[in-house]
Amino acid sequence: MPAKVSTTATRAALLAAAREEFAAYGVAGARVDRIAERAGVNKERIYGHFGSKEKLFDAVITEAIDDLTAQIALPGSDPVDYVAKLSAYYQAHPELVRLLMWEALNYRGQELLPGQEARVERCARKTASMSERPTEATARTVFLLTGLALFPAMMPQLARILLGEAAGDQEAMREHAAAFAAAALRDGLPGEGPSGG
Amino acid sequence: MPAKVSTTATRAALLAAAREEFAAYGVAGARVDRIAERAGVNKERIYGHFGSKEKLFDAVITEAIDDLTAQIALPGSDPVDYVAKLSAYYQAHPELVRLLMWEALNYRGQELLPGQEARVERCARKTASMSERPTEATARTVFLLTGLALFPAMMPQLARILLGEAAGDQEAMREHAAAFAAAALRDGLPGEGPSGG
DNA sequence: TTGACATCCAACTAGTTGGTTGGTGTAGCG
DNA sequence: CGCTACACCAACCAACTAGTTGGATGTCAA
Repeated sequence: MPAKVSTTATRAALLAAAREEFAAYGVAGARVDRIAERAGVNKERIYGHFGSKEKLFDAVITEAIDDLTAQIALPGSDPVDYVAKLSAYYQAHPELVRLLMWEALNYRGQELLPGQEARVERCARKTASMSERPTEATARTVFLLTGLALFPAMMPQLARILLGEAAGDQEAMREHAAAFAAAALRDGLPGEGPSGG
Repeated sequence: MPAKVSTTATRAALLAAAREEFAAYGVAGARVDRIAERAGVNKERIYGHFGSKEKLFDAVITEAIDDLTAQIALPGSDPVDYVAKLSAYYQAHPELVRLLMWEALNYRGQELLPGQEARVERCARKTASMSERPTEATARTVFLLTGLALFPAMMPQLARILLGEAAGDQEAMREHAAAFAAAALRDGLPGEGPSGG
């Protein structure tokens, strides 16, 4: 240990607390005091480690997305499995869904966060593996498949309206999403096969 | 007209300004001063008319959703057309998408807004018209179709990552979503036909 | 015109918020 | 052992926020 008590532990505690707080309240709604308290750390440490509330948010979402991409690969040869796995991941990590939404709401039209460019390349490579000739249509399909997995987790209140009590059965929703994807891809990717539009 | 200068006009201006403000910054990020200024009205009027910032938000989103449901019916006999029309509507009204997202983020697990129950009934009726025997599976399909239309508008930054420059072509995305829906429903609704899951 | 009433607003306030600062305690090092 | 460097924190602050108030203004009824 150098001349510090527990730098990395403090940082990690801050990140974990911030993830909860940001997921719950968003950037504007999050309170730095609350984050510090939850982490059992002084507020000033946030600024020492991250600089500002918004930079802390960037760190949080970057970490969360990295956690996801480390565990879920983009659709390779089995797009339906991709939808199923991704749905399950989002169901298991609702905070990530909320973080993604808040990020989408915040960075409108602006550039991506640094480090997302690396993700872009990884995506491109993976999308390529799904089809021999990776077309724009293939990428769009991947995008929609992701939506199939994400959407139920994003809009629970709409699910409630449309499904009523059945909205609670998230596993059924996941299976339905996978079945929907399977049906759509039955005769090949839209835009590629003879059925394409 | 009673002894008022322009009650309805003030109220409408407030609602319009609030819609922009809330769409842009969310409930926590929105500033009541900014709303009042944008409406060309005094801040106090917000409290006179609506009571609080959050109630104003409720009024805004209720109005926005009513605008939508007045123009777009749930899928009747033509689900693909539903996806196409809904996609177009969201593209034309990006503020509504953002409002829906912020609402989803705010009311987590809580009850729906008053007035949404009426919408529930309307939904149930419409869903029924899509299938002779409205099942839970049908409702889930309607939900996913809505997601197909909404998702591209919700996650432009993800589209950017997956599609690159092509993300800008929203009309192509809409067509692709409709084609995807058509492919999925080609042999009947998932959960109903022989292909069901 | 006058009274009654509702709309409207400038100025104010009480409470929070993100961010800072001055100082303490500990670990390495000569 | 004293010195330096860094992690750490209680207390603080300037700026800003949602919400309020007291009075000016305009409209209707008589």
